[in-house]
Amino acid sequence: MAVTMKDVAKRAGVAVITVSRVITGTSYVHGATREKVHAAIEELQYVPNRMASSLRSHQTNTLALLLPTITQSFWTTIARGVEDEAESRGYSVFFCNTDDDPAKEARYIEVLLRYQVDGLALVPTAESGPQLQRLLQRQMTFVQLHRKVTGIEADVVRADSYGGATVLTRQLLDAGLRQIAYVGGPLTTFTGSERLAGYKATLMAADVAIDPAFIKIGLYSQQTGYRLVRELLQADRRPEALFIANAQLAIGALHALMEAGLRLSHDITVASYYDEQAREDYSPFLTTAIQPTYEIGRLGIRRLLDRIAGKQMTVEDHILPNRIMIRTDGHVPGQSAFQHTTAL
Amino acid sequence: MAVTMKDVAKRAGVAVITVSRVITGTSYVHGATREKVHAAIEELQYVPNRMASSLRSHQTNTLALLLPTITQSFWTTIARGVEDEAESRGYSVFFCNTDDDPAKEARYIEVLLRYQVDGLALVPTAESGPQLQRLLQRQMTFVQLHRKVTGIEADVVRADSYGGATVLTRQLLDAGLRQIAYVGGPLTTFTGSERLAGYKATLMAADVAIDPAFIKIGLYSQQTGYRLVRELLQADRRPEALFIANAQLAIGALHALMEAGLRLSHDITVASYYDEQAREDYSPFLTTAIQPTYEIGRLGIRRLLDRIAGKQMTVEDHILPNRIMIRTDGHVPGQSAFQHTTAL
DNA sequence: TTGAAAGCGCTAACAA
DNA sequence: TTGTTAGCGCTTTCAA
Repeated sequence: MAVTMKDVAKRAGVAVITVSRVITGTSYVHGATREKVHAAIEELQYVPNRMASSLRSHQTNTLALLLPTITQSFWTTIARGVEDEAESRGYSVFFCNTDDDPAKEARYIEVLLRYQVDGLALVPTAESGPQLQRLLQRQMTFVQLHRKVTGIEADVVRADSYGGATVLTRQLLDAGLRQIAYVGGPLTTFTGSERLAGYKATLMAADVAIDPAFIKIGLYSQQTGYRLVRELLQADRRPEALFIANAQLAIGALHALMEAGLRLSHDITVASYYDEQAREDYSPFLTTAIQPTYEIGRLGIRRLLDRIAGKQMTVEDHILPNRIMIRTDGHVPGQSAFQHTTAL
Repeated sequence: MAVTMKDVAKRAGVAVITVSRVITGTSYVHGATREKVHAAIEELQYVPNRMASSLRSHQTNTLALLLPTITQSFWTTIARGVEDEAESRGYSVFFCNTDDDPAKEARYIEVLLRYQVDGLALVPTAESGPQLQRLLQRQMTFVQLHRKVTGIEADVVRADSYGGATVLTRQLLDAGLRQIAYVGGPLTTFTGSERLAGYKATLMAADVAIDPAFIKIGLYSQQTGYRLVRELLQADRRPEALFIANAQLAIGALHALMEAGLRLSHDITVASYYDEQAREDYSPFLTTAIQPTYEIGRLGIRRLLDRIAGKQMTVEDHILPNRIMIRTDGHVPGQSAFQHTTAL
């Protein structure tokens, strides 16, 4: 069997509890005693058993993150923020892909409860209400990231979708453009409805009529972006600008524009939501909004751990601003934007 | 305090061990008794405590995956394969970002040992030898993914870098091209050296001279790809084709080519390693090699869990073939490749 | 500053 | 088919 605290205690000539105190630092131990214990640990290559300590102390130093999928950089950057913050505070994290499937989410939550995780961060689906209620009943500490389920009394950390849409739309207006089409996600999604609302409100505030033919909605995917932009280009009246409300849609849109031989910022101007990676990537748009995904993860876990640590705080809905990148190279198409973007 | 097995047992009017047997299914329990226990579990909303059962049974049903970073789709797709396979077999996974830093890797391994994980899958760094030796000493089951540390007696699952480079280079030769430049990663990396070797061997086999000026090496990054391809284009003799050995390099290379106004498959032909996501993305290259990242994760965990389950097997170095995509649209540049690629 | 005793919630081993 | 007993490895509680 593996080396236990008892073995260390015997070797160091002290009681088991003394070894425990040296390891956890919960109470003072005489310098010389501490030395002896450390020496014994080293000699025996002792590794403390967290199952045992957790069972006794009711604390696992473990968190879980449930998100739609770990294969898209958007979610993954949130995950990275979560991990970095958790690690810096001595917590380990279980990552779980829900695929936006409430049943899968429920199964994971059951498993995670068994593992006695100290807290949970999750990107809920539209049907997560009952699960979250269950967590509240069990007094499990948790935080919602990126999306919120209405009526759930728990922290939310997310980006300002409405505000981001406002800024992007205004940039196009300021560039003198009026025929601005919208390409965005389903209105059943939080971001889909908020971004469309921001787009509409900005146009209205500028006394620009909203043309239903210029509003294209579809699932968040490259294929959809490709299809919707083709539809816009094949219509009788072509827009002179596009507001694309999602990075996946934007990639598909780019293909459609390239295929049509249109030069960006020349034949057509695009403002778009884009990915965190756009920072190191080439962003071909006039204006780009990047969501603070990493910060969503970090701040979410910071609040979660503060709560776990017993800090008193009110339930809050944190809305973080987007990072807005504006091209300053005078709209010259075909030129690298590596050095030509600036933050707003 | 939380509901325990004892509470369930009392409510159901049976012994604690009977409840345990119902939950774990380790031995037969009479139908009626089982019913009573299930009813009690339901009434009390009982959730078993894994800390307790793991402490007693010496099994946590937990694995860990250590990889360089979770923010790049290459690693992330491995992670997804790992998760799917683990989940399907009732295991949960800790994901850890090592940032290719051996010290960070060592810290994580220490933590994971404390958590009594049943097994470990990792992408080792070049300096992971001592850590892996330590794992072997402790008899911790583990598997190396994507990279291998020589002299470590443990399973490896990886892609065929040499073979992939061979196929891509041969495609360019078959297209009648001879001036083929190589853009790849450091020779200190496993993939860097193997892919260059594959490129060289293929040229030699075709009696094409290897021109040192056509071999460009740098770190795996978009910036490097951009810089190296610019260097190639600005030289006196321009290559007529490029073999790009990594997806990051390829993205940077594309920017350099666009900036120079070169049309792919027309002014210059490119064969490249690319990402898993290229399947749903647009791949602009004549030939694209995609590593079986998801399968690396799945197979790795399959072997790991088989070992944990006590299955006898020899230590193996699994080398999986790459997926090769070839454009069949007659090299027409500017046209969408959505429907124009085929698998080899 | 150190220790003894008890027990966290569960399952292995043995028994009936 | 069900139960009793012991104990996994640690920390809490109380005591010195």
